[in-house]
Amino acid sequence: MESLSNDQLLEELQSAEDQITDRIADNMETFGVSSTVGRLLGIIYMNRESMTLDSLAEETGMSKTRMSQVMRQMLALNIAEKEFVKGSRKEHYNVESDYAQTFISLFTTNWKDVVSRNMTLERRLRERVEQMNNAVTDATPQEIVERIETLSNELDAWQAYYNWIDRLVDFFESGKIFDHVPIQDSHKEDNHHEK
Amino acid sequence: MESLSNDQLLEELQSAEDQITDRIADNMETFGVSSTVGRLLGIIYMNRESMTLDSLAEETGMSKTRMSQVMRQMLALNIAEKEFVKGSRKEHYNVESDYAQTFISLFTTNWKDVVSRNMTLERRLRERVEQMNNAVTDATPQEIVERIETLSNELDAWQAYYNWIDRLVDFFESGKIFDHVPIQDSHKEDNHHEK
DNA sequence: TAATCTGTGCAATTTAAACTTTACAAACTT
DNA sequence: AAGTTTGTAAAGTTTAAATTGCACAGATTA
Repeated sequence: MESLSNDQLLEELQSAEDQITDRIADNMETFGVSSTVGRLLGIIYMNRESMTLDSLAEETGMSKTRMSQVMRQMLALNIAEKEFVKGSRKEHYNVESDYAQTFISLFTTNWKDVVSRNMTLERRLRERVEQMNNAVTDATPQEIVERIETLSNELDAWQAYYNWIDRLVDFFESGKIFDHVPIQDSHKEDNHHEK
Repeated sequence: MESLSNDQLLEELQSAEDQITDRIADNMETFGVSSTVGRLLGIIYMNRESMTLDSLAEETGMSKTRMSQVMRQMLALNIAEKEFVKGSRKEHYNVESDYAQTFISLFTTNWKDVVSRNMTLERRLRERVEQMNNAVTDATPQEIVERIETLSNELDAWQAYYNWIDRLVDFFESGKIFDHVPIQDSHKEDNHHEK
């Protein structure tokens, strides 16, 4: 009982594709980035061809400046790249077409950043703890000595944690994660759930 | 050459502890939550004892209402819990003291949400694709048929991805991750880097 | 019952993030 | 050289998020 005209089909297609893009944009917020980052990712991805700032601006209805800002952010996040297109003066942007790879890029980029910031702080704090320890004498109140000790232990836990994250990032980046949580081909052998 | 008085030591301690709290708050933004969530986490954690809305408000200088809002969010994220304290009418909140466990809670809570939202959308879109396919006749332009096919493939990729995330969440939640990326005791055998 | 305490719904305000407009530099074209 | 095109810096505006103040409900105590 086919009831859809060609025009209706095209509309349906467009609507379905838009919904996918919207959802990609939405999900991206879980990574702590603006939904516009996700939206551009979705648009370029669904476009299946690299896009320029102008075409993105047109597609989103946003300003070119904003497109520029967002694409820069996406480059920094390693989820987009410039692509040279012969004969065109504009810059063309493309995105990783593998969902899981995009996940990994975002995950590792974000956490690498965190790890590096924290290692720096840890180092500085260790030095300060050492100085405090040097300042301790027999006359120093027990309470203070204990707090220094506690702080020092805290730094150990701190270090263990960020070291763990560091190795976790590597676990993802190296692809080892796929050995233990493989991507399953969704060529599901048609276990259709129609009753 | 100890040059610090007890008062100075106390100041140093406070300052160091504050910096740790600040950094915890900062890092929390990587999970896409407000930094105040991180700040409260840090404060309660460093306090090493459960805290009330009033003590949190005092510590942060923020309103009690906001404390209430944030704690509710933290409960939803599974990174804090109420703790009954005999003889006190107030509600006491505590946080997980294991960094890695907190990481896992946030990671899994966030992504479970995403997965569930997406599975719903995928199901709906599959139905629509099926309807589109039913509407296709010999007269339907090739271009449309191809786009439907592409969309259908897209849904397969989509499903494979969210299924992967689902298993990934489980990999973390079940603790299997620690079998492959163990937390290393930071009792580093003193490879002191003092030259 | 009245008085106090505690947490939170709700509207209002403040602050920060997202986004736009304008302007301009660099690269390219003619 | 003068004129385009392209991307982005800087400052301004808008929108959304974070935060507060007030008020009130439910629970507790007197």
